[in-house]
Amino acid sequence: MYRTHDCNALRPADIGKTVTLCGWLNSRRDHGGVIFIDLRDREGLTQVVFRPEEHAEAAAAAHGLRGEDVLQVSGVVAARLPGTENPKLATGAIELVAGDLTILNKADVPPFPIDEEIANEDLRLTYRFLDLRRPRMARNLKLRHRVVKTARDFLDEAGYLEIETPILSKSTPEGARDFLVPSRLAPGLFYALPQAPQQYKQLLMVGGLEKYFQIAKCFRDEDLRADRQPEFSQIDIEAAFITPEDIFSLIEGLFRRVFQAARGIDLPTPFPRMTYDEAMNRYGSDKPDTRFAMELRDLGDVFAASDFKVFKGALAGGGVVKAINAKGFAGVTTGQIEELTAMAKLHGAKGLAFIKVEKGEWKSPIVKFFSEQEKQSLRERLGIEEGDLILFGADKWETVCNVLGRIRLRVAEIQRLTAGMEALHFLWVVDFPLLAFSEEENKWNAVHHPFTRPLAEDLPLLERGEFSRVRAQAYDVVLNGVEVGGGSIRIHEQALQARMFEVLGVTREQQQTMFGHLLRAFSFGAPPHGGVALGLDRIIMLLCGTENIRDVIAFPKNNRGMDLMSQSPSEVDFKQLRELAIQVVKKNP
RNA sequence: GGAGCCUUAGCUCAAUUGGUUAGAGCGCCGCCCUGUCACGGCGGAGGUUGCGGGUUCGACCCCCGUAGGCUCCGCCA
Repeated sequence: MYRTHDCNALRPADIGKTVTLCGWLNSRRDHGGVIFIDLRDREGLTQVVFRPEEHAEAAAAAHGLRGEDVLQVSGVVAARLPGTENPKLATGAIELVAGDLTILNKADVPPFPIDEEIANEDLRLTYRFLDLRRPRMARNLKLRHRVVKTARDFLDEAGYLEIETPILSKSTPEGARDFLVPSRLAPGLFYALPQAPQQYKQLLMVGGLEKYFQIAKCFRDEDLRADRQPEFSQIDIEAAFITPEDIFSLIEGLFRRVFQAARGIDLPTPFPRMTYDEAMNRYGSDKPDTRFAMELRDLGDVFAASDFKVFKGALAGGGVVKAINAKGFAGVTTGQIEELTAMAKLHGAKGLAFIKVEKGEWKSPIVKFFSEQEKQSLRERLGIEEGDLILFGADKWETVCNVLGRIRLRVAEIQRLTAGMEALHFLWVVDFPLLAFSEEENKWNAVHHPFTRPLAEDLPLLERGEFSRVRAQAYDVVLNGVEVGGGSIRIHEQALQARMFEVLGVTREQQQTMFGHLLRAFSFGAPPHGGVALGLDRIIMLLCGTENIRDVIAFPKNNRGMDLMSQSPSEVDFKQLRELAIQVVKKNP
């Protein structure tokens, strides 16, 4: 047996016991005679004292110890001398008086300090095995374990079966770019890594398993972000004979249990609900951050007969005029206005009109076009007061909502409205549109995915071809402006699914080659079913209070999808390629 | 594919308007030190300022290019 306790276990009650600890040397304070070391394992720190007059051999050996050496120390637990207790340590009232010291392994000098935060993430990722020794990373991974374990227990108690689905699966045309895996046995053919276990979980429902879940690894070959990795995890859930209401309460219960276990937080349920239209109209986003107001206000009626051509023109063309009131932001700098204007233009607006309310005066390039009546209405509608900054959007509805929604978030960031805020604003966004028209491809695409069920009352709209008005039985769960999950009730009838593919421009032949198995399954008595997928990494990020997904994954990829520690991806031997019938075309240098 | 910021000792950062030998703290190495916990004291090593080119009497500093990192847009059903 290597040890009797961990390094966070010993307390005054253990004084007098003979114990053995193992761990890494966190720090050494060598006084020439007496020597102190802090021994670290994943649970914490314990001070070990070497006294030459009591155990000369161990003390002599302790002089040669260096940071990160791996040690085994035996001795007697003692109270610290009065006045030398360390209240910063959980074990600070006691120390281990070393009798025996075994050096299990010497360590080279680490390339960066283990006991403090460093900024160089490149280096941290290259030496990830050292980075993981840092208490913050250990804490994040422990919390991740707690979340996953709690979710498994909760879903098990609710009657859900954890079932694995294939990693080697089939490429599908919709959605993200696939990672491909060449087949050796069928040269020239490829598996795809799953973007999500979507079809498999629906087929499990056809298979009569009724309630399924999985902590599913998903793969998407798209560019990375601070909150996006090419491989990530979902808590994937699907059930037969289930309504959206059932799913909402299941997921609310799951979040309650997880937040209780991970952070001791008692979440209020049920979560508020908001339709997609309302979210867009009030917050300019389908994942609204409701921790602060600054809501979008519609001004169509105010400017219906305006002399200001930009607003009147937008309204006449079927568009909208909206504004947000950035309370207390009249002190905005010229540079910030330029930044916000550039942001507005980047997302399709022609410009960004504004009013600064300073010293009782409305400072603005456009206010001269407004009548007294219009100014009065504005004042009331937006609650305008001294020190406010009003920002306008006038264009198509989608453009105005999107632009003002992004500006709202940027202004909140500049004003630090949510800095240090502990609030947890969960909400469901419901009644998403089923379809969205892509100008680029000149076709209709599924907003959620092609298996999403239209709202029953909107089926006639689908038949009449009024695609933009068809709503889906789809829902997202949003926390503090972050989409942490989403799902839908699925189509379970062959005919309706075929009709959806038709609308999406998938030919009958394509339907058969790509989705034939699913359509066939639906013809053999598929039960009504639906589900949801929760973004595990993002949930852990919010629980850990980090903005960086790499902080909650043991071995993540960097910005360019590379693992700096193992140097992957890497070149492979030409024999491997030959077996796979693959020829690499190298870019000219 | 595009944009912004960044790159100086092992780490975190300085370096005056372009000026002569590029500094500090931590870490590291050596010596000393018997109650520290950011231990302390003395001494020491450590740099092609990412790389390449240019301007200049002179470049860490200015210009061009390039590589790498991070963040964002596009992309992510």
